[in-house]
Amino acid sequence: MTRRHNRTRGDRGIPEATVARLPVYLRALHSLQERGVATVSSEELASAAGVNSAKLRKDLSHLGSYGTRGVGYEVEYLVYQISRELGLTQDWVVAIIGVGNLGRALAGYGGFASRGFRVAALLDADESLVGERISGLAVRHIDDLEQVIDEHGVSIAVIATPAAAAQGLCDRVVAAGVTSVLNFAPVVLSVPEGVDVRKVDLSIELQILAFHEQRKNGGPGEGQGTDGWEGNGHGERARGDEPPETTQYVEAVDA
Amino acid sequence: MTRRHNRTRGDRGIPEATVARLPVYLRALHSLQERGVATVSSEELASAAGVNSAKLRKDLSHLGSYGTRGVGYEVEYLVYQISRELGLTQDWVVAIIGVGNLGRALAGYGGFASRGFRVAALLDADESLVGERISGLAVRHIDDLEQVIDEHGVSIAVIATPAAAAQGLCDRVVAAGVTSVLNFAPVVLSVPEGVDVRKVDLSIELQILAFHEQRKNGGPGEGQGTDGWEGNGHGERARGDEPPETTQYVEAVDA
DNA sequence: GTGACTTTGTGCGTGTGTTCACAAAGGCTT
DNA sequence: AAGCCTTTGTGAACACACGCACAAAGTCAC
Repeated sequence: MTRRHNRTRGDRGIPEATVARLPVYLRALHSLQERGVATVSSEELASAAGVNSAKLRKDLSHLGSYGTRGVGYEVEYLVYQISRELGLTQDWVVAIIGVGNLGRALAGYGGFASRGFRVAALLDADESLVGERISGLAVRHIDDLEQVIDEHGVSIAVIATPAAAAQGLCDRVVAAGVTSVLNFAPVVLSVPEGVDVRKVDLSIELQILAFHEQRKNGGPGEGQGTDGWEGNGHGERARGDEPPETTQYVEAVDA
Repeated sequence: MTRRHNRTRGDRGIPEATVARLPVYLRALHSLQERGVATVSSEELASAAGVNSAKLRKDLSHLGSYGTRGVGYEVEYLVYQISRELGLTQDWVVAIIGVGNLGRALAGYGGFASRGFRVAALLDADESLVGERISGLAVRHIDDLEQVIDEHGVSIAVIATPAAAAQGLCDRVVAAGVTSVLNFAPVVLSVPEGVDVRKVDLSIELQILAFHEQRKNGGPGEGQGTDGWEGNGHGERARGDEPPETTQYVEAVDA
């Protein structure tokens, strides 16, 4: 209905799934480059990137025909082509909003600067943090958000605040003209059409691991007999049973 | 070929894509629960989780038939069922390896404790950090890794070290019996069959954003004329051109 | 108890992604 | 220059995921 994003298949023919893998290839290529390797076969590169070689070839074929049959791909050349396709040949100005533990970690993360991402500003709502220098950058107050975005020409905002503050700040950065947001807060951000949001959620990944871990051990429900939930109204349900009456099963902090 | 994981469709019928969304639903449900909501329709919950309502219903139907037609889903009951399916009704013991900026952020992250994940140990190779208390936990030396895993019955290892150290440490935790690894280091970890690895890469997400951002502005290549790479050997290529001679286009730090 | 209304659960068509397998293409050797 | 060998690029089959649209199932009002 209203506001479907529906941008599978990127923008111009490159499938979304491929785009998501290009950075992985790029990293593998950098690593090869450091070791002085000049040429790789799809088989080698695929293995370094942890994917199937046919998939790798098809992915690369979306960028153009950059390999040499019988030989492979020239590392340096491919690095450039992927970088260019991803937009890493130009600089992107990033602002990090929220300078808690995570914000600090991000500010100091080498992987940003090395890929054409320039962290130009750190912002926080806590007055006592304003002015503090972190990774060589003075923290600005969140009240200056719009001004800072404008000043530095920020094009990507990284939200590393508590969940409760995230949507409001997101609205503000979008209103200020930012069209790409990387969200670390555990909430679903809603944004207008044309704005991209990507989400990184630390605890979701753990939960997925827990699911598989549970399956490795024994089925769900963890064992003996019916597990809790003394059937207060729910007659016959499909699978599994239910927890003890009034308990709060998980504490629910994130909001 | 050898060692294909190929576990689409989880373990027992629940599609991987569904598993990945369950934590999102769970979060939305917790938020509703806090607001005292007792019942939700698929439409409401879907909107809170940022997905299509048909998809939500299909996802939930994989767990069993937990809704009431004409009414919706009972929040508390659904919270329990999803928690149980994900394995959050039992406690998972987590060790965080690497206590740099990121490791600290993770150690203090509320989203873990609140979901049945108990951070039982922090480890680092830096002698000067050993003994320091972070979020109420004393840092142990990485030499004690195996002992710590055994002591606490660690079942999930979080790797938050530099890339160079990651594979070696991964091998060690796997040898010590851990079968689930959450990797923040920018490398592809290789593990034996039966071990699950999930990867969180901060810079990959940014690169994907950059790709889309570039598309919004103007095509790739950033503009006027042919962009660099003075055709040193590459005659006629498919798309786009190439960068200036001997330059290192991106600095390549992560290894 | 009956009927109108709401909302679930799902069958089905469509599109996306993955993998196999092979022809086309290039290099290298003789 | 001819033929062999390697590796790419892709056609085609398959598997998975998504979302529409609707029948089945239940509630609520009267």
